[in-house]
Amino acid sequence: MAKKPKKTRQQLRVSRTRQKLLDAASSLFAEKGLDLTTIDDITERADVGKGTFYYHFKNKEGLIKVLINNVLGELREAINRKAQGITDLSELMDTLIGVHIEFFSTRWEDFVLYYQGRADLKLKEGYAVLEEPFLDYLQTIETLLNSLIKHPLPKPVSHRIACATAGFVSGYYSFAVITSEDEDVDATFRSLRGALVASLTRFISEALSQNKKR
Amino acid sequence: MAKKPKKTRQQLRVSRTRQKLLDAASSLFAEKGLDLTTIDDITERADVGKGTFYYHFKNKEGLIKVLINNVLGELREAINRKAQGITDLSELMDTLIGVHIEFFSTRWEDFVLYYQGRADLKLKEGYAVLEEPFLDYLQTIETLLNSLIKHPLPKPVSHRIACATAGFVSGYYSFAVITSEDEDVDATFRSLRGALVASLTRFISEALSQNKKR
DNA sequence: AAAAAAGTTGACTATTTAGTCAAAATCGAC
DNA sequence: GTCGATTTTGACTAAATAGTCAACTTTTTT
Repeated sequence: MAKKPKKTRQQLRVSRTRQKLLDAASSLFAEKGLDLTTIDDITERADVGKGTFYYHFKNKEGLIKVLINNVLGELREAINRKAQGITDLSELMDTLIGVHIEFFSTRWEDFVLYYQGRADLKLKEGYAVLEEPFLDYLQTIETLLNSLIKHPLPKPVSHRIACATAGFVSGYYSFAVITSEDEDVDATFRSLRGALVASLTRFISEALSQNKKR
Repeated sequence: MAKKPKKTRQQLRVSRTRQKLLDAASSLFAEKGLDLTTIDDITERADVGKGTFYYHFKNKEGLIKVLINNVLGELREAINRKAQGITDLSELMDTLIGVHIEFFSTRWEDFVLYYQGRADLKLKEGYAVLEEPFLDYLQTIETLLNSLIKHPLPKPVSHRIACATAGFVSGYYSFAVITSEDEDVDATFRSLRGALVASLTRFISEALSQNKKR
């Protein structure tokens, strides 16, 4: 399952260079945002020549695609791993929220990407490349949800619940982060978490009963 | 209370030009984001000469400051107006959420500004000009909250509740918008609203009882 | 160890952009 | 109408940026 380590010395050098570029870009995005970060910024911080960037990526959007796929891929993996075997709706909601918090709590740069990606998604002229991985990510949540429900929810409903879950988490988390200097954001969130789970569960139950009636 | 209408023809022309610039910028921001919108874009859409922009505003950040102050000023006003005379905590929460939804439901461009502003706020090199109005806006919510509580909440707690309220709304709203083409976003939100209000109220009650114990 | 292949470099070009400014247009006062 | 003040204009400059490419370095192959 794990990736094979690169064999030759050259392949090792290549992946090191590539990773330097990805890391540099990631930290710059967290500082200046996706749009204001230039290729020169990235190559300078990565300490490589400018041409090297274009050897590894087609352009900035190409690099962003790799980053966002990495982040959301790992997030989906974490979600699926932690949610395995869960049969209770409340428990699933709690797990989903927990995974998000846990995942992003040690990965500030990735959260910026996640958040900014979502912001860009709503623009007419955004990075087209961001849309697909985000929809896949939402689909992961929807699939989990439907897996433990007898009468499957109509697509729009499960979609909305996935949105609400993700929006919930990122909305609060982003706001909490900017407004509190001290480190007890997680502690605060924990006490809100129970309430969140109850809300989402109730929302789904309502959707379910409405679904049965029809 | 309302602004006096401009008297002379010249003053009228000036404010018309200024408004054309603000409108053009606002619509462009909603399409391309704050960063990727150029001064040339703005003056072209506003159909004025480039120099005119610099006659009215110091630079792009100056214009953004005006826009964000207008939006958040109106939002604060709406919040204060609708929340006047409310004495019940649940009712206040419901009203707060309602005001946000109502306010942004007809003002997509303003929501983009609100959302993107928040995104920018988290960057090291963001628009400094956005921070103050956002903190004022949060303060409005905090003040309302404290006004109907006997033992005032500790500042960090009320701050967090304000964050949770705003984050809640904008997080879900933004996600809902990008993922549902049909127009029943509001309808969906209405059914979630009761659950949200209950969560927030419960969260505050818990904070209150913990506050009393100390 | 020589040749070929893969990877790296930074100077260079072509575009784009922010901001300036002298001239032109509009306006109010008389 | 005319004069002075205010507002508007768009060509212009200086700086920044994306993307290219021929030369160079490192690695692999023979």
